[in-house]
Amino acid sequence: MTGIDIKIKRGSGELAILALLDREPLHGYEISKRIAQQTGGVLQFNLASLYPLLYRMENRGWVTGKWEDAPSGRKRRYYRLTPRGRKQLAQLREEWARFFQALQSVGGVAHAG
Amino acid sequence: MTGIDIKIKRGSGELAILALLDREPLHGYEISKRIAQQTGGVLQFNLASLYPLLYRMENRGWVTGKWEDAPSGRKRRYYRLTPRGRKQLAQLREEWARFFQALQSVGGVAHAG
DNA sequence: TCACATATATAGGATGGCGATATATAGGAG
DNA sequence: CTCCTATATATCGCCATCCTATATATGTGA
Repeated sequence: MTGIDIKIKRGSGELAILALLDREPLHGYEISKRIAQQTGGVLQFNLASLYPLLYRMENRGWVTGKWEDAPSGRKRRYYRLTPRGRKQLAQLREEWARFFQALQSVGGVAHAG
Repeated sequence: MTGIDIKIKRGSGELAILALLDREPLHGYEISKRIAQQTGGVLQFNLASLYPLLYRMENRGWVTGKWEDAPSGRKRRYYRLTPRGRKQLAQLREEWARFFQALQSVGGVAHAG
């Protein structure tokens, strides 16, 4: 695969994270829990994959991480979406939609119902 | 990501190939052309990725490859779906549907329409 | 005969996912 | 008070995979 699919493999996790952060700032651990929760366990983030992914996204300017004191008293790194990240989110949504449409037309995936 | 997603990365190409071979036997080069054609270029197989993928699928017993003389006089390796491959196709379709649904619920991907 | 599409094949570098592990704190059970 | 578990971030190192580049060989049209 070329082009779009390179992004898609990475983009799967990126899309989920960006979409969550679009609603509210979250820290890494919470992100992984939300994703597992909201997908009924279908998507599960390995923490050893999640943190490097967050760093990459930060380096690209899609999110910003900031250490904050949580209500519990612990230090946690909260991530927020940047304008650039919001743009990226929209783009990823489009790419995924196109990708699934393509896969559906050639692979006959059952409709998402 | 764990579990299902490991398969999904590989499964993207596998699903497309199995679905094509479910209709009729094809050789590698033709497979790559069909996929690009039927998806309007959204999915494009790199041939250096396609052939190793076909060999893996053959090793797993999902397809069988057989050298045949094409009408053009060239030798081409035609791949056919096995019963095991047909089973795998059904399973991949289900997994992709679940995956898409999950990603949609957390990522808000536009509906494939 | 030259160029190009067809057709299969593999070497080699780069990337990335994940199991394993390390560190540190909060909260509940005993 | 101690042990265990959940929370929370971080990194190492193996391995699978993807892709660029390249090699080989044939059919076709200019």
